[in-house]
Amino acid sequence: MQKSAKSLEVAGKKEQLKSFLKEGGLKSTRQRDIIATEFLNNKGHVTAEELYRIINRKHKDIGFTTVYRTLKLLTRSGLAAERVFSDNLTRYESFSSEDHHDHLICLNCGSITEFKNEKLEKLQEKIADDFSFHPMTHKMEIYGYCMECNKQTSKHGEQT
Amino acid sequence: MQKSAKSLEVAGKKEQLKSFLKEGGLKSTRQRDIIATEFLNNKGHVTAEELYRIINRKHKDIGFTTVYRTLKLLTRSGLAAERVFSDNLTRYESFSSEDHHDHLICLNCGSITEFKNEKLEKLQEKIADDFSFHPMTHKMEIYGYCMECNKQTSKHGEQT
DNA sequence: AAGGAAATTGAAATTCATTTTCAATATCAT
DNA sequence: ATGATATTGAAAATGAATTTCAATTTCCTT
Repeated sequence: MQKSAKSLEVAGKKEQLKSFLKEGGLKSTRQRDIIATEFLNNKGHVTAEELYRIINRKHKDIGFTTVYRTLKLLTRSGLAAERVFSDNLTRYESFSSEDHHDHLICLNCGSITEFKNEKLEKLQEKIADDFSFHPMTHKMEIYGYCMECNKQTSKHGEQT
Repeated sequence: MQKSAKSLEVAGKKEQLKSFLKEGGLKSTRQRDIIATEFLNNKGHVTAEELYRIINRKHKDIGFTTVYRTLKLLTRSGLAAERVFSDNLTRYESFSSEDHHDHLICLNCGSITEFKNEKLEKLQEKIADDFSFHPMTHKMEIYGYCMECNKQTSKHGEQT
C-alpha cells in the first residue's frame, strides 16, 4: 500500500513532536509514539478518557495517565488544541498551528463539526473595535441539531 | 429615597422568583430572598463562591450550599444564566429571558463585557444553513485585552 | 555495548469545583 | 396551632483533572 497524503501528514506531525521532545530534553518513548499515532489518525474531538479507551483495546499496558500527559504534551508542542464545550469535558483536537476555526455542536448526538468563516473573523475585529478591545482570539460555538438528527426527529424547539 | 428604575426592576424579578417558587410548590425563605436580592443587585458574572463570600460578610448564617442551590433555582426560573468561560468556573449572570448576548473577556484583568450584535445573529443562521444544521443558540467569546489593560501594558502579542 | 543520570510510566492519591446526603429546622396551607 | 413538606448547612460524595512516587526506560557518555 502506498502512503496516502494523510499518512504523510501524520508522519510529518510525528517528526514535529520528536523535534519538540528533543529540544526540551524530553524522551521519545513507545507509549508516546503509540498515543500520538492513534490521536493523529483519529480526526475527531476526543477526551483523554475516550482516547485512553481506544488505545487500551490494543495496548493494555498503556495507562490513562500517560494518555492524559501525552495529550498535554501534544498541546504544548502545537499539534493538539484543548477545547471545552458545554458538557465541560476537555477535548483534544488535532491542530495545525494557523487554522483557526469554530464549531457546530449537535445537542442530540454530540457530533462536532468544524467550520471556518472569514466574515466571522472580520466581525470579531469590528465588534472588538466598538469596545476598544484588542482581540487575540475567539470562540464561536453554534449549538443545535445536525442534519442527521433533524431527519430522525422533527420535534425540536417545541416547548412543553 | 425614591425607588430607582433599577430597584423597580429588581423588585419585579423577585416577584417572578416568588411566582416560580409558588408554582413549583417551593417555599420562599429568608435565605432565598437575601441571596436573590444580592445577586440581582450585583450586575456582574459571579461564581457561586464569589456570591457566597459577598453574602457571608453580612450574613454569617447563610451557607455556601444554599447560595449554590439558589443560583440553580434562579437559573431554572429564568432569572439567571450559567456561563462557563475559559477558566472553567461556572458563573451566573442576571438574565432577562430574551436577551441573547455574547462576551468580550479580558485575558489580563478577567473583566467580562457583554455585547449584542445583530449581524452575528444573522451570520449564525447563514453558517448553520451551509451545513444543514438547525441552530438553537450560540456562544461567542472574544478573548483579548480590554481598553484599560491595553493602556497599562503595551506588550501583547509579542512572541518570545 | 555498559553505566548511569535523568526522564517516563502507571497506579494510586490528591485536588478542587460541583453536587448530594441527611438530620435539624423553617415554611405555609389548613 | 398543627403537620406535611420543603429548606438549610455541614459534611460527605462525586468526578474530571492533576500530581506523587517508586519502578522502569531512555539515551547520552564512555
